[in-house]
Amino acid sequence: MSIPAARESFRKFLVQKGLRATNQRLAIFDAAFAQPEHFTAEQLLDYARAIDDSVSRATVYRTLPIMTESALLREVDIGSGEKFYRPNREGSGSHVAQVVCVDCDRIFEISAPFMEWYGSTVSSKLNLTPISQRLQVSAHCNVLRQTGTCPRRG
Amino acid sequence: MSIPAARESFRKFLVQKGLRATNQRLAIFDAAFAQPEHFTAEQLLDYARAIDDSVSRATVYRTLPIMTESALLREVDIGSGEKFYRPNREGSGSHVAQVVCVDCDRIFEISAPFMEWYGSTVSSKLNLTPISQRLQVSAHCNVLRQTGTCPRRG
DNA sequence: CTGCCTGCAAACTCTTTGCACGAAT
DNA sequence: ATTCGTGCAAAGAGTTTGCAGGCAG
Repeated sequence: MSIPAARESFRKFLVQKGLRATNQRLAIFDAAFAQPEHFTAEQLLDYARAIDDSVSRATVYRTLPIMTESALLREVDIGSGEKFYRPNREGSGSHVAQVVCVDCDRIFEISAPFMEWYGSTVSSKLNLTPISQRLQVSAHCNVLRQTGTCPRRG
Repeated sequence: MSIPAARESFRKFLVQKGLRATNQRLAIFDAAFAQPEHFTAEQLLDYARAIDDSVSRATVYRTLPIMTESALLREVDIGSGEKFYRPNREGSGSHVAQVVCVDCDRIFEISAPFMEWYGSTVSSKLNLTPISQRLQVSAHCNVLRQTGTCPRRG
């Protein structure tokens, strides 16, 4: 999905929810969709302020759940105190695992199709209906161990 | 593993690491292993104080990572602000998924053996060596939806 | 004895919230 | 005009840390 198209989706989502398409919300959206990698709320604040310097931290935190609910943004919690986010340019993204390299702190994503099947196992064993699934892998960098330097670290 | 045996394992772990087996650490350990369910750091503080009222919050927070490292305790992060812990009475516990019911806030655990196999996929695709894997499922209670009451909620 | 461990309380990080002003519809 | 959204700053939750004194080895 192109950025202007995604932006239009977001605007429609806001209207449909009875919310207003303010400059700040759109600036935050644009900032989020300009990111190639995962980012934190604080980073998003910086990026958004570069577009519209009236954006405040509070509005970023108030807009993040809206974007997440619209499914245009995905929340990635790696259990590190702060949450990460990334634009969801493809489809649902619900069958993706996060792989966190503890050496370079980078977050990779890799498909994990069996997670879909796993949901039915949960349903039948516990009588629960799955809403979302998160598979998260912590890992060491092989290159770092072999050569002493992580290629992704400075 | 019986509680006294687990306690002895913990004591040995401390000695081996050059750490001291203080009354507080052992009280915290005993409190943790007396729990049938997941618990938070704050709850553990209460439980430990019932055993030894000199235990402080700081020591609980300082002891939790030690117990986690010893693999006698497992950390369960469901992305809710606070972390949960549970005694690891069985084996490694690395191939277990957490299922969190958003209706009753209960945490279930269910085996997910394919996670072991998944590690090798990660290795080959990203050149990373997996350290740990966590699969977490959020779910709704079917009984609540059908009958209007969650059997596990008051 | 020696130095790790402890309790206390303050600090810290990330996130949320109350309030009065401002802007979208 | 109305009403929702905003920035600011303070509050909040959970966790970490500096320090002076205490206890295990």
